[in-house]
This record gives sequence, C-alpha cells and structure tokens, in this order.
Amino acid sequence: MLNNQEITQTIVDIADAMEVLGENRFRVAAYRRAADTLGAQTTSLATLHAQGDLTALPGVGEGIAGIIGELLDQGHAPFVDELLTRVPPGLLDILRVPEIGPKSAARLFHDEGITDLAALQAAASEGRLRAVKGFGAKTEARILAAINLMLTSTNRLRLIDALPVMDTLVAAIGGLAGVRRVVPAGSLRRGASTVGDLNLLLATDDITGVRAALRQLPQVAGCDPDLGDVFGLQLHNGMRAGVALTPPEQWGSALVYWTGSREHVTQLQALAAERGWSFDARGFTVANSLRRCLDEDSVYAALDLPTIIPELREGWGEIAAAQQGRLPTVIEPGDIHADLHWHTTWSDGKGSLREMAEAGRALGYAFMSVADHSAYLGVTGGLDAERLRQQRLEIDALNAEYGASGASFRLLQGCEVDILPDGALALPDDVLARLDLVIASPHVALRQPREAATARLVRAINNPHVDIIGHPTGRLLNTRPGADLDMAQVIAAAASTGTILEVNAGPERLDLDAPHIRAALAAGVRLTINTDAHDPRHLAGISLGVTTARRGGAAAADVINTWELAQIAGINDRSAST
DNA sequence: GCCGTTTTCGGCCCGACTGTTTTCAGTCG
Repeated sequence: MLNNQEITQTIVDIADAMEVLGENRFRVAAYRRAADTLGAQTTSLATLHAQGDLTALPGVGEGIAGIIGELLDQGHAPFVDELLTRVPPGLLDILRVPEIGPKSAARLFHDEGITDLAALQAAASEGRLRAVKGFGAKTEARILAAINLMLTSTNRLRLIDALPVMDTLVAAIGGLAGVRRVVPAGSLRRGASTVGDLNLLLATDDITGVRAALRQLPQVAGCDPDLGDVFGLQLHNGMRAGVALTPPEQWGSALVYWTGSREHVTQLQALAAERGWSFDARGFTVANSLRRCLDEDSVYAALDLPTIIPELREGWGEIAAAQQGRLPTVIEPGDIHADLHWHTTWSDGKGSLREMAEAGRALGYAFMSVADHSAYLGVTGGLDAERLRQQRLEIDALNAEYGASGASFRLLQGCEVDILPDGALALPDDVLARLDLVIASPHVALRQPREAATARLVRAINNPHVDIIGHPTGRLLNTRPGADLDMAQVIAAAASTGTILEVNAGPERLDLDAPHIRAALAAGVRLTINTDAHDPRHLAGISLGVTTARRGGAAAADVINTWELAQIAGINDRSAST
C-alpha cells in the first residue's frame, strides 16, 4: 500500500511529465495544487479513499481522486504508466535544475538527445550547451554551477526533512530488546541546517544482539560490512544512518565523540594530549588505564571546561571561549515573545489576520507584527499605500477587540518591503513612516555581482525607515546559494545604523546562517528570529530559527523577539527622529 | 484538472526583468 508521500510524489511526477510534454499549464497547475494539498494531509490517504472523502480535499476532483484510488488499490494507474513512458525518467531531474523549465528540457531531449543530469553536466562542462538555441555562455555557466550544487547536496537533507526521519528511527530502535538508550548525534544534534548521514548513539549491554535486531528493522534496506563500533544502515528512503553502539558506562564520552563536530573533538583531543591523555568514544586513556565518563558534563569537566552545548561544537573557537569564560548563554525557544514576520490573506498568506493572531496567541506570544508583502512582485498580491491603510483599520479593530476582552495581546503593522535591484524600496518613505516595523527583503535579482549586491543591501540599510533586513542572502538550502555579498560590509552598515538582521526560520532558508550570526553579534548587531509564515501552522516553525541562532551564539538579549512590546515600538523612534 | 452567491463553461497566480534573441523562456515570491 502506497503511503501519502509516495502518492504525492506520483502526482508531482505527473505534473512534471505533463509540463515537459507541453500540456495545458492550468492542467499542470491543477496537479501541483492537488499535490500541495495531499502533501499537507496528516490523515492517511488510504483512509480517506476508503471513506470516499478524497474529493472533499481542496484541489482534488473526480479525476485526481480516481488516479489516487487506482494507485492505492492496484499499486499503479494506467494513466500514469502511459504518461511516464513518454518521458525519460532522467528528464524530470533536468527539470529541477534552475534555469531549465519545461520548454528547455523538451528541447534538450528532442534536439540534443540529453535525457539525464549526467549528460547535461557533460554538455555544459564541454561548452556544447552554449551552441543550443536559447542557451548562451552565461546560462551554460549557471547551469553547470547549479548541477554541481544539486549533485553535492543530493545526499544532504534539510534539517526539517531529516528530523521526522530521525524521530521514526529513534522510536523504532528504542523499542528493540536490549536497547538501554538511543539519541540523535552528529550534525542533526548540533542543529546544522542540512544533514548528511543520520547519526545515532545507542547504549546497550548486548552489542551483538542489538546489531542483529537493527538489520531486521522495517526502515532498513541493507547494512554495511561490520566496522566495529559503528553500524552503517541503508534506509528504504535512500538515506543512510550510522548507529554507534556503546556500553552504558561510556555514554558521556561516546555522546561527545559521535556528536562532533570533527573539529571540536580534535580540539578536545589536543587539550587531553596537553595533559598526556588521549580521548575517544570510550573515554580518556590516562597512563594506560581507561577513565570512563557517564555523561557529557564529566567529559568537559575532566578538561576543566564548562559543558558546551551541541549547537556550539563547530570548532570556531568555542573551546577557547569556554576556557576564558566567554561562552554565551544562548537563547531558548521559550524566550521568544513575538513573531515579527508573517503573511496573511492580505498578500500571499493562507490565514487571515485573525487566524494568524490566534495561532500566535496559542504559542503564548504577547504580541505579533504582521509583514505582508509590498506591492511589487505581482504574484504576492502585495499591498500599496491604500491597501496598507485598509489593513491598518482591520488591525485597529482586532486590537480594540483584544483590549475589550481584557487580553494583553497586541498586533503591530509591519510590512515586508521589496528591496529593488538598485537598493531603493518598493514603497515611498511617507508610507514606510506610518508602519510600526519595516522589514526590507531582497526577492529578485539575487545573482548580482558582489559589489552591486552588497551596495544594494547597504543602501536599504541606510534608509532610516528600515528596521530589519529580512533573509539577507536570499539563499534556499540545497537549491540556491543566495546573493554574493560582502557580509562584513553589510554587517558594518547594520552596526552603524542600528538596523536589525533577520534569522529567517523558514526551513528552506535558515538565513542568516551561524557564521554570519557570529560575525553580526561580534559587531554589536541585533537579530530577529521570524518564521516568515504563510500559514497559521507555520508559526510553530520558529524553533529551527532559534536553533540556528543558538549555533551562532545568540543570547536572548541579542534577539528583539525577546523584548517587551514597548521596546519594540521604540525601534521606530530612530526613523521618527530623522 | 478543478471549481462555482459566475453552476456544466470559462476562468484559473502576475509581470518586470534577464539572457538570449529579434519573439521567447525562465526567474522570483
């Protein structure tokens, strides 16, 4: 029986294949819309099918419900089988390359006989692509770079995608006989934005027995030859998991060792070596005898260090900071009082102002600041001066309602204003001046040369009405590298104007990333962590942003979302006074 | 293909910009 994810993927494949075949774009869009709905379902599609409820889902009509029914009942659908025979499977990969849409993919296929990513990469690297109609040298170079990014990142999952796989694995392994304890380790435990192999640490007194049981897990497709203390598993979903096994009495040292990072552990080992000791997953070896560590605290204590949280273990200097008592006390999820960047049905969000506000109240927020798009990019349905004025009326009414009911909750009116390619903003200053909070974000022209891209952000920062720069680089994990910025210049400009830089918690962004956050904090720049939610359910996703900020060493006081409403309202005084 | 205080047809998520061409494909949210 196919699961929800497999069915959703099949519907996406249909849309992709139809697009290459030049089908009606609305028909293609209908499949994509249906796939969005299906992917968001928490109930099993098999159950909905059995109840005859599939067509109740928005975007799913008789046609698509019929295909899903066939997939569930027979494991395949004749329509899909026939469609996919007309499109080589590798062509769907080509369609995922930025710069290449359905028309180009079809042309590469029919005219050049290019049917997969490897052939496209070869053509681009040999300079043959620029000869194809519609392609030039610049496009060829960008396609080559994009393919290289795709190939190097295919084995890395975004954190948001890795977490549920890890949860399933931890639950399954935790249920095996003889397993005393199992936790995530590796880059996932450190909160990295993307994760390669999933690493877990497992404590057992019966290493042989547990090893045999791991092979039998339903998630496991195969396993590597025995490497001793680490057991490599290939999962059915294509991911790999490295399970480190340890006797319980060595838990602390094993957890430090397998959490990494490699640089961090190497530096710990150097510190141990200064004492004439050595350190590995088993513990410290002191004069040929093993000193075990039950927990992580005792590992660090043995080296006269305070415990360093996993998010900071990247080898950037955290051990020296710990020795000098300069380790930051980093922000906790519970420190966040407010989300300052989210969208509503006024622009391209899925929830109304009220629905979003209620979702925020449910998270315990004291206030929130909406940030719908400015009118600029057509598809976002952004707001101009007049619609901002109308939105303000709705916000005032909601606040009056909250006030009357005795709730202390308040809504502020912000706006996510587009930074135009030259650094000017999409709304005039007098309109910006009336907003409670102005977030300026780059959305277009993200491939400018470094100098232009940097000057653009600096110009936006220097606008006295701009309070926050949203997702500063514009990167999309595994997809788009983001603007080529001289971040030192951007940070220096933000420091001199008091402009706040965003840590966008959108799971596909996580922008700024940890190194930029550290640099910003070192320059005295404040941060804000926001979800950029386009749906009430997305507001809960603030946690990945908090994790990213922790990796950058941000303390609660560095992040304005921990401030009181009055302090936030004061941010705009800077623009009021100029 | 889906949907309907527009109900069985006709509209759906735009439009300025870039690179490559000379009329178009792809990007960006």
